[in-house]
Amino acid sequence: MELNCVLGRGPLALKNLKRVSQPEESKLLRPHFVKHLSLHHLLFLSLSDTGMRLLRSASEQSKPVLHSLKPRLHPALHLSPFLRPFSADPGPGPELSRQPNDDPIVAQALGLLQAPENSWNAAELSRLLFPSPPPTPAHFSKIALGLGASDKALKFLEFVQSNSPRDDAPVFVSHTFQSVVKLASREPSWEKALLELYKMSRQRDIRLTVNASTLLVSFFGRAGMVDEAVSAFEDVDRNARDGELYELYVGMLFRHGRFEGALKVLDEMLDPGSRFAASNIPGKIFFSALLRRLQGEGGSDADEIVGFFLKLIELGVFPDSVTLSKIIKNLCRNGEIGRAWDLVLRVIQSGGPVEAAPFNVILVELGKRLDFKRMNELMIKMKEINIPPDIVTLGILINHLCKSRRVDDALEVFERICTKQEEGLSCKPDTVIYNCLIDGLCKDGCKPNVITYNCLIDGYCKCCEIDKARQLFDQMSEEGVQPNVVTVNILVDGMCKFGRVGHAVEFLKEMKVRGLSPNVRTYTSLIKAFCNVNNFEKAMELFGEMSRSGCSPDSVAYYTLISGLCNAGRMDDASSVATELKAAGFSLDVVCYNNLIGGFCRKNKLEEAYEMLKEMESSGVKPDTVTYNCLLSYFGKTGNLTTANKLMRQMIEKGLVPTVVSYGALIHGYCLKNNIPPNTVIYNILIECLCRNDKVDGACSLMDDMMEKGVRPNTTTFNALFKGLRQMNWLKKAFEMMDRMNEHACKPDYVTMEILTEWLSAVGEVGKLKNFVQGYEVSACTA
DNA sequence: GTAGGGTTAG
Repeated sequence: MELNCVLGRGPLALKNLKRVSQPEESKLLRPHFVKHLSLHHLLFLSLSDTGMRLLRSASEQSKPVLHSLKPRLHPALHLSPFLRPFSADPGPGPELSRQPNDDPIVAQALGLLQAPENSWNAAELSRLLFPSPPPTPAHFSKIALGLGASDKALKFLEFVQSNSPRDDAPVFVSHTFQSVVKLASREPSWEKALLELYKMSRQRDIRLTVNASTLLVSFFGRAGMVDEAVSAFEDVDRNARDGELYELYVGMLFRHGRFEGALKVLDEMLDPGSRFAASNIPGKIFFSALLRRLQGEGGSDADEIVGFFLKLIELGVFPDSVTLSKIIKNLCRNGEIGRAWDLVLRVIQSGGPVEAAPFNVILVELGKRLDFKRMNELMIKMKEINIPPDIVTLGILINHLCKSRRVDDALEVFERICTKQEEGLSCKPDTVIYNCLIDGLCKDGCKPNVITYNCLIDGYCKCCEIDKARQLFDQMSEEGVQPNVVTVNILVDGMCKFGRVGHAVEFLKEMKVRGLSPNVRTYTSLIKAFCNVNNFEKAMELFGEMSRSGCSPDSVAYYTLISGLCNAGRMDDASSVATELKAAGFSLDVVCYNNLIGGFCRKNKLEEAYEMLKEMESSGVKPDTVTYNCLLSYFGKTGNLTTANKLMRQMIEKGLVPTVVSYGALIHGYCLKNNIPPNTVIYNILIECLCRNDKVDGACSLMDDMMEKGVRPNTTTFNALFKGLRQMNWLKKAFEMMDRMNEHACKPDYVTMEILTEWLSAVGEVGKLKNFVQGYEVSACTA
């Protein structure tokens, strides 16, 4: 389950967290929950004491999980000891300090080899290195590498070559040599050293390992010793060559313009006998090398590159959409639109996969050249060859229509996207499209005013793009549109909700200097934010400041403070603010009363809760379901079933409909009274009944509830839910439940399959069903 | 005429 279910999202998270009791904390600490912490949660958690306590103990309990979160954590948490990197004592080389050698043979050998080279204990070394059965070749490369310097490793190589029994010698020598090369490549005069080592390997008939060859190809390539690189590549048996070697080698050949050589490698890789022939590896290697060359690495000669490209296509090796787009973009950048267009056509003609992306690149280029005629032709062509436009294609179209003052046509395209969306088809208008349209409409003669900007800024805030909102704020001033207090409020509130209370306060200060004074709404946003971070001193202070600065609090301002205090359990403060509220001539509404009653109940102050209830009724505010639920929860939790039942009857008599929460409270009570922990069967009964009465929403939240309480759902639970969801046709929720079922390794039975098969095939979602079933095959294997 | 703040119960 997601942490969201427990904590709520964003600002709500902290509010809920404040209520978390000690035993519940431990539940939250399970790595599972920590894994789901979003940046948002982390920010909010790190703002309060409870949050920091949670995070700190989480970091002690679930090291690996938090390790992966490291870059996102609050700075204070970086001090946590286990987050420190491996000790950085200066070892023999980076390889070793990263990967301490705990292999006894390697350690002992290195111990023996520490003696000066002329006094190595040859007998003991031989006993260690050449027993029967012998150590692995990898031991030899590790030992040589552990020596830290190429000259030392070379002496060791000589030792191995002259002492190793005849049969094993070549392999051991090769692996030792590989490490000598590696060490030499890190030393200052590597060019000369590697060349000499390579010559030596040929003289002494040392066969190159793939790793040695890869290193040599890479470094010779870097030093411009192309012929040596070619020969180091060819020294390795073709069946032993791996993807990495090919990739480096091909890249090197292209960089040095060796197209002939590259073609030879291509033939080799595509040979039916090669293990790469049927894979996408040759395509990946060659296209990315071509692309790098096209991007100017080693100078670019489009003819030869395009020629090679066409050759690949002829052979049935195709680039993926992203690579093709990049290639097209590069050709366009060099003014070769015609060539780019031909290339796309050739891929299509040869049966390669082509999506909208490469077309979009060409469309953008044509647009830059104002070549609308060819843009049109291209779009017609796309339709002809059945390539559906994606959101980007439509964005380009709308943008150009707007720019050519054809805003009405642009709006028509927009309409079409929206209605297609309703028909359940692919794409939905995105920010870019809205931006283009807004821009078009603005330039169409109606200038944006402060309200237009406010709407946009608010929009950005509401989707958490505070930085964009701030940019727009700066932009409006530049365009000569003066922000007003509403603009300030939108931004202050946006920053607060994003957890940047400090920024909000700072921003407000700046605005005061500019002559924009805060009003009740500004203060209310800030008060709420401070309540959310448990800073009630500041919240109260702001409340006072507001009155003193001549802007008197309204009822919402009072409600905000009261709700914050209630959630924090500060009921005395909450009560006195409520008294002030009444003194100021306002009255409490039902939500506010519920806040207070709930707060008193959580603090076990039943008398005060009843006082509130009495006051509420006498002032003509009718208790609602939530009011009753607050009380029911209290009696449920304290096991007072008689009163709970009485209350339940009363609420029904008053015409109120009990909810999942009400029943939950009663069940809580029954279980407590009889010492029965709630179990799967009880939940199943309830879930099934709720679904049968079309209260599927309630059933789903009961499911959340059981997960929260650590009661495992079983197949019956899911079956009941799927039945309910099918009745409502809530596909998305059903997919969610299918995932959950998978996660819980809860096996579907014939009932599950019957419901899902019938439903999902009716709505054309057989793919999801297939995935669902596959999930079980996989988990069955791993289990 | 169009924009901004508090929503409670398990």
